Amino acid sequence: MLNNRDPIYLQVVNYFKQQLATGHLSAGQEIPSRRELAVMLNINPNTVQKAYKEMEDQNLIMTDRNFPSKITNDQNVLQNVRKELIHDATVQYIKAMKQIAIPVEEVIDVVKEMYEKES
Amino acid sequence: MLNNRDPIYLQVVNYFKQQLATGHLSAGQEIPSRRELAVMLNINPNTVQKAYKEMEDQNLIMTDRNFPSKITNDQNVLQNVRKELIHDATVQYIKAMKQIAIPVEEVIDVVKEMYEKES
Amino acid sequence: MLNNRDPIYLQVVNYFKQQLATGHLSAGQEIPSRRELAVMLNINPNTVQKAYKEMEDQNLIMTDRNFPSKITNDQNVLQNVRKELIHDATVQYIKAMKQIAIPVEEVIDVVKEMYEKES
Amino acid sequence: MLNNRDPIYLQVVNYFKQQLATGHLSAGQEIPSRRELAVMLNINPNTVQKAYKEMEDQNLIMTDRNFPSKITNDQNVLQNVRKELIHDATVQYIKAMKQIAIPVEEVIDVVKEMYEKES
DNA sequence: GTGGTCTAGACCACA
DNA sequence: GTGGTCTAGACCACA
Repeated sequence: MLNNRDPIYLQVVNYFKQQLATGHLSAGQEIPSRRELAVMLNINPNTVQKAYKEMEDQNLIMTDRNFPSKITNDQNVLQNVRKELIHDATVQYIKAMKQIAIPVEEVIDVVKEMYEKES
Repeated sequence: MLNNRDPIYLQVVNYFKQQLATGHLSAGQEIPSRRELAVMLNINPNTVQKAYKEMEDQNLIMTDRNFPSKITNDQNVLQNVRKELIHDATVQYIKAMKQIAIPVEEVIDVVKEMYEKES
Repeated sequence: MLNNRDPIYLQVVNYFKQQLATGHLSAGQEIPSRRELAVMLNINPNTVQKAYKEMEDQNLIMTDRNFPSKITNDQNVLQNVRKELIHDATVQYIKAMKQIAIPVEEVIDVVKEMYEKES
Repeated sequence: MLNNRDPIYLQVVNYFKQQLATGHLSAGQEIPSRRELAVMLNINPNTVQKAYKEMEDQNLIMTDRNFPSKITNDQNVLQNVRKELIHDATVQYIKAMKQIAIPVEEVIDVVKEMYEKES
């Protein structure tokens, strides 16, 4: 699951966002404890802590003292996760394509073509 | 031209790749000397050197003793720059979209829609 | 270990190639950190970094985040190091001998003779 | 004749040494003037001057005021040129081979083999 | 003027 | 602790 380029804690955050966007995680659901996840992913507990802290800052999860963290119940936040992931990736992509002056038709052709190939 | 996220030297490399992909730079053309570009971009000459070294390693430029570097004459390399920029950005984009299970139709709608908005 | 003619960072690269060619270093083995080697050789850490970057570009070493670099596991690359060192040196040598028209028999006599003398 | 790696003036010096070692130039013979050679090789006259200065320092040529430079008449020097070229190249080569522990038999096999292939 | 190397030293993210 | 980036500034060979 982890690559060697991006910071691990951000990869963890992103993984949870994907789970939310796809509905594999939903409001109020418990997520693994810091220690559990650290063991599961074979990474440093501090790194998990940093990821969870980031998610708390973004109101994606909430943590009550002595309880496992849970996915937020704020539907607004949850619905925005998917939109935001799509929006950010698309903005970045289109920016790159415009910088090299690719017309929209060619972009769409490439996307269509590669969407099937790529695993 | 420069942002604060990516390493400066990579942004410089990328800038030249864009210029090649769009045809604003072409085979055999001289590029600014290390010192000149450093002044133009207000960065350290060593950073420019690092960028140029990277481009040299990728065969994008060639350097004769005591002359400013020039764009390679290898048409093969030059034609690949555009393809590579498109390919890499698209692979990354599609990967992100698939991870959150966006069907190809929705992706294309979003791309079309945002392609006009975004500056 | 270092001479005054060739760039230091290339001498470092060459040293590691020799260690690989002789089997003193092998697949997966850790090499000293940038800082350690800099202290050992009494050179600047940036110079070591430049050498390691070069080795990374040649796929001789690989680097995981926050870990010391390791010798590549790519057996193909490793086996080529020895061959390449022999080949490059021999090509250069023979070229020099041919330029002054030394017949192969004389070359071999000289090599045999000097191979024992030279330390 | 010129490569892009070594200093041009040293390549010029080396060219004359080769001509001497092979007997294509011999004692007392006139060599081209600075200006002539600069034009012939399309290089800067200062570079030729530097090369000739180097050859004078090594007593390979002698220059009388207002006359073209000539090859030295010192037979001792002339005979040493060939020996020196062979010796220096062989020392360097053997040093490289020993550093990677190639036994003399293998070295000779490689030399024999490549002596025919290489142009 | 050109490209290239090197040091000293600061600073960064990450674990 | 790890790797990586960047600046300031000196210095080199070469043309």
